Amino acid sequence: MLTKRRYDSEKVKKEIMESALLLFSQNGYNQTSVADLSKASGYSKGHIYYHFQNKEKLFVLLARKTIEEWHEKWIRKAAAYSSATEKLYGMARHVLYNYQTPLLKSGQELASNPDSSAGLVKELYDLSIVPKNAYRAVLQEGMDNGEFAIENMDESAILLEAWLRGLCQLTSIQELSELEPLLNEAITIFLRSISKGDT
Amino acid sequence: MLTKRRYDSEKVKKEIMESALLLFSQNGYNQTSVADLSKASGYSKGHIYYHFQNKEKLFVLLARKTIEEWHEKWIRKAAAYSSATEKLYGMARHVLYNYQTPLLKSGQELASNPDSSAGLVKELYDLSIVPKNAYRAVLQEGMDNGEFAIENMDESAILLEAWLRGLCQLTSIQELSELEPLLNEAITIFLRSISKGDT
DNA sequence: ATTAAATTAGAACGTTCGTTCAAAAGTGCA
DNA sequence: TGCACTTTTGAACGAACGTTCTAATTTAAT
Repeated sequence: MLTKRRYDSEKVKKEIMESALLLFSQNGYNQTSVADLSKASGYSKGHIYYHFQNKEKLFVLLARKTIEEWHEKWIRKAAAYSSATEKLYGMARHVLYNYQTPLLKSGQELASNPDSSAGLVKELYDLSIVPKNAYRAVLQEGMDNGEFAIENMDESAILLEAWLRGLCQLTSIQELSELEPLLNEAITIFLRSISKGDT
Repeated sequence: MLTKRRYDSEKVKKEIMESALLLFSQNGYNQTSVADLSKASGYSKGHIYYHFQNKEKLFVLLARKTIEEWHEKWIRKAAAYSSATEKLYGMARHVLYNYQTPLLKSGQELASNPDSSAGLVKELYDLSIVPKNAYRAVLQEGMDNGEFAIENMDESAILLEAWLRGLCQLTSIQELSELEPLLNEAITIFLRSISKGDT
């Protein structure tokens, strides 16, 4: 039994967050005004400030939530794969369909603003670490397994991350699913460079 | 003998363009105000509008100029390499040091603005085509040479472009030169997938 | 020296933005 | 019903933005 709520404030808050996530993802941080957030959610501008300290805090909240959910979902999903090799393919798909690349690109936009506080920049930077660590964990597992032979773990993780990110940012692609074969091909090529038995 | 110029308007125009290029590259389109351009160039806001129609036109002018110079420079440089394989390594370096990734990321920012005119979007899109075509030309040359065996040319060009772009956008890197070994490694891995004799 | 054109500056305009505020409306309990 | 509290609104603010305008200054030719 939930504690009885007199108002459905939490529900409203979630509604605002959902429509805000959509707008930020589609149009970026700077190109999404609080008035836009108001119109899209159906609540007044003032009301948005009742629930959130300001636009920046709302964005960071959404970004963190997105990354955390992405990561948790991945942890759950990863258990189903029986090899590190399979995990890499699965990770690529997971990035494609869950990572919200456009939202996090907006984060870079914010972080690169000279007026942004150091704390904000740090917070956004921490978020960008999450996927790299996830890649590295899979690579490490493959090393421990004996599936992979990786000389420079850092380098490999970065190469992998950059490739997937670059692919997810392609402007010429309309449907995410069009990207899937490209991601698969990238993983296949990348795997060839770290598979045991390679020089 | 040049035609005698009564005013050095052209020189001033170039000064403004140079400092504008710097600012747009560092801070992005939206986060660079005309006031900033004025301050950095040392000329008044009004004067900027004497030389350029508006902020958007100035930006597009700079973006086109940047890409065109990048391409011309590459064409000249490419002649010096004797194989398509070497050309790929050279191209990676050329992208790294001449492509002005941050500036063209700003272009995406502009293009994704819902208020941007169709003409503007088209113009910016055309710019994004340039590097892909350059990659493809090298891949094609390698095919004609017999150096490469590529099944899907489009796919390969996209994979290559995405990887290089992703690497050039890494936020964790301070000095461009730190990226060079990563780019080289990426090319090496990529080459292995298209070298003749591979499956 | 006068004049017309080119160049430059800086104030001003109309918008839009993020944010604040005072008040209204809704809600559940006494 | 009355009351204290939460929720919601919408007007208003000051700052910043891109742009325009007027006027001052400089230049080169008469």
